[in-house]
Amino acid sequence: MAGIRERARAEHTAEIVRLARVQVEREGASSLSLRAIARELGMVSSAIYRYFASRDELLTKLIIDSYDRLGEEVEAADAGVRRRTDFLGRWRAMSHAIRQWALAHPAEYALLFGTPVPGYAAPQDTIGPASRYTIVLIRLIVEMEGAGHRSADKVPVALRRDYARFRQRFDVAASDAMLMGGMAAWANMMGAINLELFGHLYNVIDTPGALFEAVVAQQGRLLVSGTAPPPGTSKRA
Amino acid sequence: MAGIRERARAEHTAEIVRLARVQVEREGASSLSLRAIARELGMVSSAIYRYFASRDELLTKLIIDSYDRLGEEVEAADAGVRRRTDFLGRWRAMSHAIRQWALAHPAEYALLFGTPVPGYAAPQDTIGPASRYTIVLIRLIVEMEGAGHRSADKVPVALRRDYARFRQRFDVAASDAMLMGGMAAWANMMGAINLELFGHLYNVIDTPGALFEAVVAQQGRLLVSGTAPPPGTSKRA
DNA sequence: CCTCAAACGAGAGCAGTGCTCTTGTTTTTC
DNA sequence: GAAAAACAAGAGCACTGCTCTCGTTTGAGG
Repeated sequence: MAGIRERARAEHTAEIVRLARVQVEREGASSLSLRAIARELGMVSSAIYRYFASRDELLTKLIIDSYDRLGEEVEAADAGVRRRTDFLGRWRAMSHAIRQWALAHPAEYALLFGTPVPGYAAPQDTIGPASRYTIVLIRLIVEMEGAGHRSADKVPVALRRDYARFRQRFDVAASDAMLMGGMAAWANMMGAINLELFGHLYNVIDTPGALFEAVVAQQGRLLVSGTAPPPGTSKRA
Repeated sequence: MAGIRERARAEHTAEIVRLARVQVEREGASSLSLRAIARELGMVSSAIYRYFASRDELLTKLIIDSYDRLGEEVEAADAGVRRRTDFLGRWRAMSHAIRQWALAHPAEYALLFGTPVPGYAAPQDTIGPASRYTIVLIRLIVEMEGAGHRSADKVPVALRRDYARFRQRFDVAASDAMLMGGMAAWANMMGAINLELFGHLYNVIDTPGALFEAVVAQQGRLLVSGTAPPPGTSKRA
């Protein structure tokens, strides 16, 4: 009952995670130190291992949380667009939500989308949260096509199998062409954010926000560039 | 003369760099260990500091070398296209050269385009090599426009200053629209590679090469989508 | 209520890291 | 040939992740 110990455990765990995130945000994931956390907590370093089996496990927890927060942001951004048929508006809102979150939490963004440490295989528990923000994007793509929009992207034959599996896994009925357009848009947007966040626009583009906006607009246009015969939709590129 | 010592120094330096690269390629930059290098070299760890003032300095050297190798690959790929007016072919060749190099040297790619450690400002000596591969891309853009091609990309006003400075710095006369298209193409291509290399397509896209090809083709088309009347060059949208 | 096992925190310790400083030797320079 | 610079070795400092042991605290079952 109540569980004096249970409560203490929950609190300590939360506190460790909180301090870890602060540390990551401040000095980067590479210099996250369990000992430093223990010190700040007034614990001895070995005590931390009662809560996390290893540094990697703590990092995994941080990754999961970050994916969740990002997903939340993107969902909120999408939900914030009143006219649900304003697909370009929704696309812009989501994209900017991702970028804004990245700018606000660069180290967490790097944790998710930066260098993976060789050999580190993302545990199963990360893939759920990891797909959360993408699901919002997928839903948009599907609704766009449902409304008659269609990407004009050409689909390489080699990708048909991937897209077929994709439809099955996410239980959506988007055409290959639309999925193609979505992947391209996704890659392009993430690419722009990466370049900015990882410093490759430094001293080249002073207004990365404008570049991002242009890139997002370009992909948005492409997503609705195909023949858009309103209601009845069929498959096929 | 000849410099017994000078020679030894050059050899030792080269050997350190070589071992460092092997280590980075094998276990990732984060676990690059000066002591391990010293051990393999039969030296004591402090001796390494005669050659590199710090671990960071050694890493910087690796970064510079990697940028140089990447630049070399891209230059060779471009030069390998016989018909110099086959702009789309050249674009494809360069893009694939970058991806192939990344796939062949994932850890080095991560070193260049992955998470930067917070606070680490790239030293001046890196910016030269870092721009080497981009210069090939820029040259292509300029030649394309010279041949009458033009990107249809819209240019946000905020970017005009950046592009003006860009023209000055690289001494090129490309239009804003064309630079815009080039930036978008660059971001898109790098984004696709990042997603693939950093594991975000895992279990989603089994044939990332095909996705990459599609993305590159899309951007290639956009680069020549504007009014393209002048001389003998054809090419459809 | 009382016992016993599980959970816990402290502490010591191991193996590893980057980096500094001193000491004696070797090479280069004047 | 002497002074100066370059060098390798070694000891040492402060830090890391992680393990193991040893008392203490807590909670659950008899």
